[in-house]
Order: sequence, then structure tokens, then C-alpha cells
Amino acid sequence: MVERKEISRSVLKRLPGYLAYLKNLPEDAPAHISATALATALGMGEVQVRKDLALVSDGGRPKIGYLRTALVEDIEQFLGYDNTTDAIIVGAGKLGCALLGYEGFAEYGLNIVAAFDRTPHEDPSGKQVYPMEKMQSFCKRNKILMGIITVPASVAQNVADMMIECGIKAIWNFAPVHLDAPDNILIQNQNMATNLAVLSMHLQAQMKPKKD
Amino acid sequence: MVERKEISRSVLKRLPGYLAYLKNLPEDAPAHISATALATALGMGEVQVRKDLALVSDGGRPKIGYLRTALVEDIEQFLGYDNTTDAIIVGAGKLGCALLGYEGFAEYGLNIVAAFDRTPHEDPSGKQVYPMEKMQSFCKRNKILMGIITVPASVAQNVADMMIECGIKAIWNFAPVHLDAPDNILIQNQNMATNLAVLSMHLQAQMKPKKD
DNA sequence: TAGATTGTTAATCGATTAACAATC
DNA sequence: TAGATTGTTAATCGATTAACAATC
Repeated sequence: MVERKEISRSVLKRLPGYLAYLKNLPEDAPAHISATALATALGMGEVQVRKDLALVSDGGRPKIGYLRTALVEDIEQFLGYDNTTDAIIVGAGKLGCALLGYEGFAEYGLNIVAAFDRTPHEDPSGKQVYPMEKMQSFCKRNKILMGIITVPASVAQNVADMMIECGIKAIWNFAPVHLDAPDNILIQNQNMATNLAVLSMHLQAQMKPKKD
Repeated sequence: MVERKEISRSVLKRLPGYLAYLKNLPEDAPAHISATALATALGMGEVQVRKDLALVSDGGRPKIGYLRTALVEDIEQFLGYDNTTDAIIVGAGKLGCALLGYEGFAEYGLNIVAAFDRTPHEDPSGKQVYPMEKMQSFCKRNKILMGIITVPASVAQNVADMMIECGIKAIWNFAPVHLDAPDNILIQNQNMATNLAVLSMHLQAQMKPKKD
């Protein structure tokens, strides 16, 4: 671990990529890895990777690189994946249930403890889907700080307001709408539409390539 | 519509936000909207919005703004949402099925025509989930250009290679791994991990605020 | 020692913002 | 006309890249 520095949003967004690559490496891979090797594997600039890693770890040794296990720990600790945060989901449709049942979030220190919906039921995952009325007391009792929104766009702002009312400080929004919130509340949009736009443009460019 | 200009990735990523806001406006809202109003509503800089809009539409009139309906059309046409593209999904687990059954993609000109999985079955949505062996012939026969990957990380690269083999040019990747591909193939990662990192950092900063 | 790799300091690039002129 | 809003040209800002010195 390293003295905590100011880190830009763009660097932050690259860290999960490094982490995923490192964790997916086979057990019998070399114990050390260089920024150069990482950059090549991920198709990135080596200076950029080196600078990024220097921000979250001081385990880099000239000619050797980083000890993989230590680097993974440093990134995880930096991102706060080492201490789990509890979250709730509002909206138990197909997407909400898919997230509710996804086991992989534990890797990111995320623990989805309950879901809320207008029509309560028990989810296949075994986790309970409670009626909306129970949300406020649940959140306050369990000091929930993160909320996940998987309701239709038309009611998303409403749900966000309720979450903020409940003391939630960070919202992961899967509904395709802009949400208003005070400055101290983070709204992070899971931008399906953004990615679709990028894909769509690529295909358009592919179809009618420049004619000059 | 406007003469097609070079557009940066960052501008492109903001367009869907404008579009969503405009489309969610109530029927009885004023027929015209200014870049200024849009900026205020979305919490953005007004110059930025104005410049962005100027790139995709020339319908802006001083003192009046843009005709809403025309602006929506211009953005949709620019993004290619007006002519639908067919896509396939590989991986019919919870997430895959959630996407398969989502009606909202039509708004983005996306039409998911079929899914493929090791264990074929009929999806609740009514769409068929075919065995993997049928993928290649299906894609070639239907000239599929877009593929969606919702398989576990361990087999994602494999699936991507198969897709490319089938003639697919744009891949929407939901698996949390980096995928290698030739330069002319676009891999767009639906970065759950990235967004989680941002949320996680926000909560960390919230918990232990700077002490100076 | 030589060379690979690190971290750092300086230069470049691109995107955002600010200032301004044009127009209905 | 006056003022709101547009589009454009110039200045600022931040992030990426390049060059270099340090080290095992």
C-alpha cells in the first residue's frame, strides 16, 4: 500500500481493468509482472499503466516489476474492495433479480442484502423481496449507504428521492434517465444507452466507410 | 440533420443523455427547448451542450432554441437509431435472459433476434435459445453484425473469437474481462466493475473525509 | 557491468470553458 | 429596438505521452 494520493476519475476507471486481468491470471503464472507486460496484454500505453500503478502501490521494483499478489491487494485496498459495503436494490424485475442473484459482486466488496418492490415475493436466489413500505426502516436499521435502482424510468427519480431520504449516499442507476440529487450524493449511471451509441456509431462507420 | 462532422468519443457519450431527457419530456411541454434549458436540467455546462447540439443538428434558432421533435430526430438519426440493427446474445443465464426480454432496446434501434447457449430452451420472452452449434450458420444467414456476450468471464474470449469468425463487427461485452480482438472489431465493455469502483471510492471518501 | 524496468519531470495533445460576434 | 439565444474563435485546463534520470 502507498500513501493515499489524489486520483483522477480517469485513472480510477482504469484500475478495475488491471485488477480483473491480474486476478484472471493462471495460478502458475510468474509471480512478478511488469507494467510493460500489463500494458501489452491490455493494449494500453505502458507509461500510462506505469503511472497508474505508481499511484496505488509502491511495490514496483526496477527490472522485476510488481509482485502480483501484492499488487492485487494494493488495488483492492485502494478501491475499498477489502471491506464490504451492504446495498439494497429497488425494483425486482428481470434485471433486478439478475443482479440480486449474481454471486460475483462479493469480489468487489459489494453485498446486496435485500430488494424492494411493489409486489413482494421470494426470489429464486433465496433473498427476500420486501414491499416498498419496509425500505426506510430497513435502511436506517442496517445503515445502508448504497442503493441500486432497477425500476422503469418513469419512477426512478421517485425511488432516488426515497433512497436519499433513507440516508443512502451512493446510487447505482440502471434506469435510462437523468436523476437529480444533492451534490453530496453520488449518482452513477450504468449507461447502457451510452455504450449502445458507441456500438451503433461503429457499425454505421463500418457500413459506409469514408470515401476520400 | 446536418452535414456529418467528425465527432469525439466524449461528445458521442453525452448524446444519449440529451435524447433520453428530450424523449421523457411530457407531451404538453413547450415545443421548443434551448441548449441553456437542457444544460440546466441535466446539470451540465451550457456551452458544452450548445456545442454538442450544433454537431448533430442545425435546427437551432437564436432566441428560440431547437424544435424538440426535430432535435430528437436529428440525434436519433445521427446515432443510427432510425434503422434497426439485429443482434444476437450468447449466454442465456439470468442476465442474458433479462436483456433478451427487455423491450426498451427498440428505442435504440436494437433488435435482439436470438440467443445461444450450451443448454438450449425456450425463454419466457418467447424468443428461442438455440444451441451453440447453430450460431455460425444463423449469423451468416442473417448477416448479424452485433453480438452481446453474457457468459462467464472464463469463456468470454472464446465466444468473442467465435463471433468474429461469424462476421460480427461490434461486440457488447458484459463479462468482466478484457477481450482481445483485431482493430476493425469494436469491443465495448459494459463496465459494471468500473462503475462499482467509482461508487466505492465515493463511499470511502464519504466515510473518512479529509482532515485539513 | 549492462539492461530492463522503475518513477519523475517536461512537452504535447485534446477537451472544456470563456469571450465574443451574429441573429431572430 | 433590446435581449435571449445561437454559433464561433481564443484561452484554459487536464490528461496523455514523451524524454530522462534512478535503480536493482
